[in-house]
Amino acid sequence: MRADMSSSKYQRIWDVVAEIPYGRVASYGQIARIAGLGGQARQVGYALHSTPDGLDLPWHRVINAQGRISFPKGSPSYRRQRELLEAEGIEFSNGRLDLTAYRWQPGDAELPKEYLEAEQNARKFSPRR
DNA sequence: CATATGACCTATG
DNA sequence: TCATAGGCCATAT
Repeated sequence: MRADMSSSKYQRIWDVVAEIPYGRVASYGQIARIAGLGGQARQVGYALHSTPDGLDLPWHRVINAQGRISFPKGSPSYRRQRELLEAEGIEFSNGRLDLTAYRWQPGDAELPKEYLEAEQNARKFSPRR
């Protein structure tokens, strides 16, 4: 929807984030891999930070690989993100949520099979470009 | 151009 | 569980 921002390098990242469904979460590294930026999890954080106004992304559904919110605990951003997630039925326990329970997996049909396996093994970066 | 920093990740001890 | 180290790369100074 929103044309003309296809010029941004972060377009693919935004596209992926936009697909995370209600009540589900994804990690930065996961987003990076799906967007074809294996190993560049940091860029996902940057992409979200520089999200243009008007682009209504479910940014709160992106958390780190430890199942924790990546903002400093107690910061306004931390609280906002946690509220949004809890409002979607996601429960926290000791500042952490259960990734095995809430992690989003893109539709099996549209995903290369090696992705799911990679998620299981998930111990190596995808080849870049 | 050289460093430092960051909404990160994995491996290892 | 925590700490350290190495990797990735766009931005800031």
